[in-house]
Amino acid sequence: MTQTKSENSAKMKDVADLAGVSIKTVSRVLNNEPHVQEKLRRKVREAAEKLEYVPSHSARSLRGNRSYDINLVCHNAGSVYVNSIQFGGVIACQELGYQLSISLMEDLDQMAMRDIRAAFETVMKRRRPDGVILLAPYANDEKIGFVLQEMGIPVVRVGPVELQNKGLLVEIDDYQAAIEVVRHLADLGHKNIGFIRGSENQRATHVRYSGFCVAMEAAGLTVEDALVRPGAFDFQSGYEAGQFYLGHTSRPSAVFASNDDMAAGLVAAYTEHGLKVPKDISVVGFDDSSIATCMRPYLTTVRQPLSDLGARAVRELVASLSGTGKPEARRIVLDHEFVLRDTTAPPNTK
Amino acid sequence: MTQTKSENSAKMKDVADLAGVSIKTVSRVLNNEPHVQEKLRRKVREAAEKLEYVPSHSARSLRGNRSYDINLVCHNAGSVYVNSIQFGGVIACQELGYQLSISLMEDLDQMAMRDIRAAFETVMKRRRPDGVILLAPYANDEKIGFVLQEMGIPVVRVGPVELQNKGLLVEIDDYQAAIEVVRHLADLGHKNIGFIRGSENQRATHVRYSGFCVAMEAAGLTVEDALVRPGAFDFQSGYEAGQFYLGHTSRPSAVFASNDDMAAGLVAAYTEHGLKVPKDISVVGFDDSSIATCMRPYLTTVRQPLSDLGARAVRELVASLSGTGKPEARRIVLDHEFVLRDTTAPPNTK
DNA sequence: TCCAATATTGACAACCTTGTCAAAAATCGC
DNA sequence: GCGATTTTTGACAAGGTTGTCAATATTGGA
Repeated sequence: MTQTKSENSAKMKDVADLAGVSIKTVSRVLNNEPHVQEKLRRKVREAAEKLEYVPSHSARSLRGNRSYDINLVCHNAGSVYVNSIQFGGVIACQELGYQLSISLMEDLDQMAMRDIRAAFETVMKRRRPDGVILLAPYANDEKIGFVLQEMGIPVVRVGPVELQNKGLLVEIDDYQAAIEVVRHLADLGHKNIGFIRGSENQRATHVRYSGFCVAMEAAGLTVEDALVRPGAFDFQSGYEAGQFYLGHTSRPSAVFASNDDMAAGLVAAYTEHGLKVPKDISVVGFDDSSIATCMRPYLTTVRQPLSDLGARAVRELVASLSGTGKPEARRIVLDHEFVLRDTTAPPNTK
Repeated sequence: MTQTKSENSAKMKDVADLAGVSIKTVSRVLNNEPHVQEKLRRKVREAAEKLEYVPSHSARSLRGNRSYDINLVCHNAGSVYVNSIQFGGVIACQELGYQLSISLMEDLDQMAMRDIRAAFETVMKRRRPDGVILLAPYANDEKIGFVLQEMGIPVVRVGPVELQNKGLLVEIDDYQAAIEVVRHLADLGHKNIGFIRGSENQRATHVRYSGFCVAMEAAGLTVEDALVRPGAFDFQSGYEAGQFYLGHTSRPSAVFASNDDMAAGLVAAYTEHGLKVPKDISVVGFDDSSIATCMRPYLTTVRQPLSDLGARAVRELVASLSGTGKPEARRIVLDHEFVLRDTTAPPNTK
């Protein structure tokens, strides 16, 4: 009755024998293929259930030439941004019977075409993923897209991308979000608004900046180039931007940092200098990552549904796999949310 | 000369043909098996190189009954702790030709044996990993260990564990580290030292606490029960502990928070209350996670080499796989480091 | 120099699934 | 009711690798 060894899991053959059919029929039932009598279907299902049959992953992928793997390609695994997206991706994969693996690729965007190809071939060939998720800064890289296309691996990109109509894309409307941020600050009465850029190789930096500029103009304000500071999406660069503002003759009354870490760095610099946020400066971040509520005062920011982006990316990718083969171009935009907390206030009119 | 299609990657057969040997010989060379002439070895290697041969993962695992997968089982993917370990794990896997996958298991420690078994069977059977990395709070769970052992899946645990001599274990010496922290505070002249516990289901909480108690006694100090606060390894619980201390009649002059997030929360509570760290209170954290240098003042803490722990766990696990089959019990202790920064100072003697 | 022992090599099966194609059964039209 | 069509089913091969075992080449000893 019971199994003799917990080691030996049932094969298709065993299910077939128990159900009194051929293994091919079992295969058909388990893959929901047509052309099987309802009666046999039930029988097979019962047998499979009884034997706790689980298909062999390796046999399947060997024969079917699919790996049931989705590969997440990113530069800096370990960052909150990447991890949140990954989190959603893992969940979605788990649901769909896929597995999410992670490839760390170093400075791919600096490399020549042939080296990129080599890098991918090494990592991808071993266990060729059925699809790849490209995160910033690689999502926007043409060469990488080309190599992957050449290798015939379907791709979904996450985050803003220049290359429009280039397959699947999942993102939020960074442009619109930036506009909302500026509008909020302008509504509070701020005129002198600074901006901290993110990494220059990430498209989000440019999109948010152009939203910033457009909204400034719409509000009848001018963008002071001196108040636009470089950054790298990390605490340190926000801190440095803060120090710059503190030493600058005409300080901004508000700053839009293009992510939360930089906003936190900026606040740290001001606080350390004995100034108060939002009394002495209003600050808005971007992402609503954990630091936004682990700092004081709580950070006003834009919530980006990172894990949803990851989950959606996986789902769209997997859905596209069973499609006709032609990867249709699709752009999915998830909702962001302006989160008003405590780092913004009307300008200090002395 | 060049390949006709980038699609068709070379198989063992192709390498064998080019080298003028049988595929079995190719297999032997590529797996570093003995009994092949040096001359043929070279020939085969050259042929493989030329054809850019990469072994088929699925064929290998089908035949060899191995998946080349290491599964990381954790509760809360997304936490810095988990992500750092994972990061090291991914790197090590990449080097070794393995792949790291992640399983999110919810509240496994609350479940009955049979449900745990069911949970693992669902996730593990599909693509049975060659080994599993167990992180807190699951590393210390007997039931989980038993289920995995029953399934015949080798395990490596990361972090402090009660179950000694139960297979592979990679950790730092939490006990000793806690002692060093207390010694530092005692040396500064602190007498009234508080402690913030972490999650009660994590062994680290208890080990660090007992190190704390022992070192207190060794320094001739008494542990004031009222100053030992509960926590959950997150910012919020540290913040709450801070609020408690602030409202308490005899405030501690120093606090050892059992991780950085809680230390940061504590500092936030004090700062918000208009007090200064370390003037009004000395604080030490644990982990040296990113928040330690993203807060002001910089946090004195204990560096735990998380990504090294992850990498080492993978390496030991993989090494043990090719062993005799008997998983030997081994305990690997990596070095921690006391990191002196700016949140500790002699007590404020008014 | 020849036989025994050893080292090297290769043919073939096996791993478990799915695709192909043909056989068998059921259905339909007249 | 019978042949033609459609539906259902199964036998067999294939996918790329590694283990088994037999065949062959090499070495050593007498």
